[in-house]
Amino acid sequence: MPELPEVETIARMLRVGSTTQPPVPGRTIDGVTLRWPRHIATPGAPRFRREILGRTIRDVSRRGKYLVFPLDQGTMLIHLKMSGDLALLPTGSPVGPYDHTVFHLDGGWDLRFGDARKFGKVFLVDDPNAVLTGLGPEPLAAGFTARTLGGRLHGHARALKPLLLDQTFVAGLGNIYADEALHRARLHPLRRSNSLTPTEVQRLWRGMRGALRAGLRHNGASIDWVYRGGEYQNHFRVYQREGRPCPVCRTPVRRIVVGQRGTHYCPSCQPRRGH
DNA sequence: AGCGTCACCCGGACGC
DNA sequence: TGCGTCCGGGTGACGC
Repeated sequence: MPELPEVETIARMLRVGSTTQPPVPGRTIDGVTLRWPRHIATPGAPRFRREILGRTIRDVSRRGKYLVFPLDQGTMLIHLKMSGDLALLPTGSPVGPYDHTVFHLDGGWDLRFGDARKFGKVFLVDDPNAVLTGLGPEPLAAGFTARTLGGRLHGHARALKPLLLDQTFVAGLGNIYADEALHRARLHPLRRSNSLTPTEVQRLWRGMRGALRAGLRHNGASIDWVYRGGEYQNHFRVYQREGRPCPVCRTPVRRIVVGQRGTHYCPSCQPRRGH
């Protein structure tokens, strides 16, 4: 499930290109194939097709888990949800069964939005804030200090795990990085956000940023059969490691369900109460 | 306000 | 081998 590091990795790749693919910025959308029109969230598919044609992509960036494509007119945003992937391939390369939406770019390149689970969405809007409004702060931004985090934590009395997954609280963490951040911070996923001491706030801040940075360093995680080139899945400390030893203390990792979400933690390093 | 629940999807894992 | 069932995950809607 693409979270901040995975989405950022994709954005960087599309923005700067590589030895095998050109940068996307500067390219014009000459056509679009909509094999599953419900992929388009807004506007309706017919209008989307009409309005996207001829647009030039000016940049590729990321906000939270959204990919943001400023165009010469308007902005396209893509949310990959849990199984989405974006790839730039030469026109004519084999089309996968899940490539529901394909943008045909000038110069012989296709931007393919593959999405096996069909949860992803494409937005075309005049103002990106129409989609992004309400998102919490970027956890890796310079302005996101431990003090910022502490202030926000103490504004709620919620369990830490669902709070970290709440995109209005902080933007970009999903199930992987929330579990990894809490393990790094040595905090139980059910700890109440307003019960944290200043030291614990500091640990959580470091844990969140450390987990996200580690993910970025490894180009994100390739799991759930979507291989994106990343290999952070080989460095998980607790996520999807139920029963296997905690890398810190060797206690078997435990799995519980919190807010309908699989939640992985070390019962020894992350005690129910702070120590 | 916060929490639980459901809906949206479907490949893959699992049980028989 | 083949069929049925369940699961998971990000987010939004809804009810309490």
